[in-house]
Amino acid sequence: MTRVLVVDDEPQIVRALVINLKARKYEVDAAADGAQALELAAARHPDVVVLDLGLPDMDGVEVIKGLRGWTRVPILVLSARHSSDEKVEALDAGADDYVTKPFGMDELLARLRAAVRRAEPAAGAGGDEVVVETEDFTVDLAAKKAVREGRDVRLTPTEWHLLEVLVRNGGKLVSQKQLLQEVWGPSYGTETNYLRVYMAQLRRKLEADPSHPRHFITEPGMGYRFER
Amino acid sequence: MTRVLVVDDEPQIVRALVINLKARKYEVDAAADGAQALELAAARHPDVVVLDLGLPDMDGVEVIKGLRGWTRVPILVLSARHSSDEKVEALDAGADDYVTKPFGMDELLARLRAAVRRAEPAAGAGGDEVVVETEDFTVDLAAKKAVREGRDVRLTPTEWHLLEVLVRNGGKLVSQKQLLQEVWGPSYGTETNYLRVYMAQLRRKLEADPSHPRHFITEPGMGYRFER
DNA sequence: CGGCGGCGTCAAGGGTGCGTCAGGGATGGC
DNA sequence: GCCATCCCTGACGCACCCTTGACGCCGCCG
Repeated sequence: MTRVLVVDDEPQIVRALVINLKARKYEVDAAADGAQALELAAARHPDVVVLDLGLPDMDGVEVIKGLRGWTRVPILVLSARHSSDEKVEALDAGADDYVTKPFGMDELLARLRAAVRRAEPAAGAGGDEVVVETEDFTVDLAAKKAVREGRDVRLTPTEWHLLEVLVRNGGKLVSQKQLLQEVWGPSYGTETNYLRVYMAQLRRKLEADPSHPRHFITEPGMGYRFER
Repeated sequence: MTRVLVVDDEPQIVRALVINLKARKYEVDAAADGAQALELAAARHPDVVVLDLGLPDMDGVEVIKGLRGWTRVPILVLSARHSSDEKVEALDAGADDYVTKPFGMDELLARLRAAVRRAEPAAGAGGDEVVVETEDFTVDLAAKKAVREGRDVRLTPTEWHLLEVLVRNGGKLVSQKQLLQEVWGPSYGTETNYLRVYMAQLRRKLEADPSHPRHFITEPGMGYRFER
């Protein structure tokens, strides 16, 4: 689900945005001033920020610069100012789009979709290693592809999900409960037999010698660990 | 140097843009209609496109769709229409920004800088392959043409759109939801029966043996993948 | 030495997703 | 106004995936 951070000090505008966004299945956080905005952005890692420039505690452009110091998240600026200079300043500070109030909700939502859409590929490349290689096989998380001895390995959705969690936590121990909850959902946690079955599948499809696994390692009583 | 493609049928607007852009050390191509725009885009690979929606030969939205079939180049739309519907349509078709005439040159240039800036990292990837060949058929994304055994293959608009998304993500798995949203619109996501029908069409028209597809591969429960 | 818990393996069942086909409705061109 | 084309929809059969249970093995502890 796409997460939006709404920053505005006027409650009625925030309310209107929140209602419209939630109705369209966005997850929404809201901040009323710049400090809160920067804090929430750091804590929640939104996929897009809607930012009013007229904030009580600090200049909106400073908020943009604060965000741009560490993230490329799309920033959509709202402002009552029509002045060209303000727009140029905000855009050059790192904003992605600039909408003047009063704005049409349809247009705003369309601009929001556009901003999220073009940020999509960058999200996958966001510093993470997408391709993981071991001596025996290769996993491409972006393409959802596993290759062993030059041939593609077919994995079922559940197998993929499990493999993904393990690989993303590469080297670290992942507890059984955590695996169950991430793959099967939050209401699971004790069905360790699922793990046994699917770990066996993964080993059979990827390990060179499934009975003596080198990459999918069992930590008895605790969980599993992926080692390259 | 940044290369800009300007598309507008009004000579004085083109002239104003060209002068301003060249003064700021952009390299500029200009097109007066949609057909010429698509042609120049394919030939010159601009870093950003400035597109007037009111063209003499075709609807501006069609130009956007034509470009989006094979490239993610930023598209900045110019238009005299202030209607919200027009903006939404253009943005959802794949435009990155929408500026209404009359526009301030400073603002336009700032929006252009913003569009170019955020496209920068993706430019290095250079995934702009326009013609894709397989053992069994050839797809030319720019010319919107598919050839199999020396003959042109007729594809319906929806079939094309689906093929485009798959080919553009060549080798990568594309989830069912992503396919549905890109081809049928943002409000779709669960109608997997559409996909089944149209994937069957594509396979029937392009695969050598439609019942044993080699290029349009199903990943059960997850999505589809194009392999050359 | 015997019991016990955790793990790996295997096989079978029920359910779900996928491919296929055909028909109705909408749309656009002549 | 007619006709062709394209999109959507439903039904059906099949293959595959998830789940579940049983069984044997190993290490640990009493």
